[in-house]
Amino acid sequence: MQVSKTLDYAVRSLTYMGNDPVLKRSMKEISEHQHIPLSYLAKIMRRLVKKGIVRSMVGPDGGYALRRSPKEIKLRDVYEAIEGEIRMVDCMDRDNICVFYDSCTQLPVWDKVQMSMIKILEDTTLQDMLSKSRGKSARPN
Amino acid sequence: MQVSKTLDYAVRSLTYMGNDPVLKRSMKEISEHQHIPLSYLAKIMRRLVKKGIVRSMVGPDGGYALRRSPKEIKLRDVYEAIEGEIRMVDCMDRDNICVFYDSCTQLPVWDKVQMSMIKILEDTTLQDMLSKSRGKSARPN
DNA sequence: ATATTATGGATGCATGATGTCCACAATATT
DNA sequence: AATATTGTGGACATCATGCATCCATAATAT
Repeated sequence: MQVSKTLDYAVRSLTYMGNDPVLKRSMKEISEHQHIPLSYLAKIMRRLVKKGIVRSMVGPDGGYALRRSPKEIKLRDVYEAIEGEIRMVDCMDRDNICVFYDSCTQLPVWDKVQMSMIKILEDTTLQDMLSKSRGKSARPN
Repeated sequence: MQVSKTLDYAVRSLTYMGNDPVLKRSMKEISEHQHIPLSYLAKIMRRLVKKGIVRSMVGPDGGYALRRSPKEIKLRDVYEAIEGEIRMVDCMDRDNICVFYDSCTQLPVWDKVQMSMIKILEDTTLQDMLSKSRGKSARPN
């Protein structure tokens, strides 16, 4: 029940890019500024590209750039690009492995936790996580 | 970011006991009714005992019983007995390993998620998770 | 005395997160 | 065309942890 290092890397990379959305950033640059192992960062960027969060340019002076503006990138998108669908317990999605599914009494609770988490991640954008943005909880639109 | 099997085992064991709080239940009985590996269940019960959630009796006709009434056992207690303190990210508790701690912009978000989760687990009792209890989200006191 | 049950510790195993390496494709520059 | 740079894709290595088992021992009811 913890934020993975990988997700942290992803968010840090994106906020770094988001602070100057116009600029193109190479993996090397991101890696150095954010202290992320270069070869691992490659894997992470791949997922963000596939989900259409960033676009990539190959070749000299290549690199990455945000596909949308920071305020249009939801933290939920990033989360799901890295971790896959948000799912608190397995039995809520997969085909009913659990013998107790029908009578399970804790499911509603985890579902509640999950929905609450989704709502927060859905309401938080990259914009909210940029250095500039002051007022951490209050987001004046 | 998922509910561990172990926590699921713990909750299932407790709800099983909670359905008849008067009765004493042996590991064997719990294990069989809830499909939990006996030797693993032993480890789990140990943690619940240590946290004062259940008490144990050794010897023939021994077993476990709840220490408090179901409505006095918070899901948060159970969670913490199994998983330890609720912590979404490491840097929020340990002594500042992260280089970016001061300037970290995602911390507030995870903190928000964490608080929201804590609130739900704090407000949910074992009573809410018993078979009898109908009205999954509405808890009429 | 015996059978039953929990306790505590050591250990095994599998899975997944994290990280590395390398050959290759794309492309800007010369 | 040649070269250097950068991302891509896959295989592989490493390590931690969740899950599980086993066994010797302590407690205790009969």
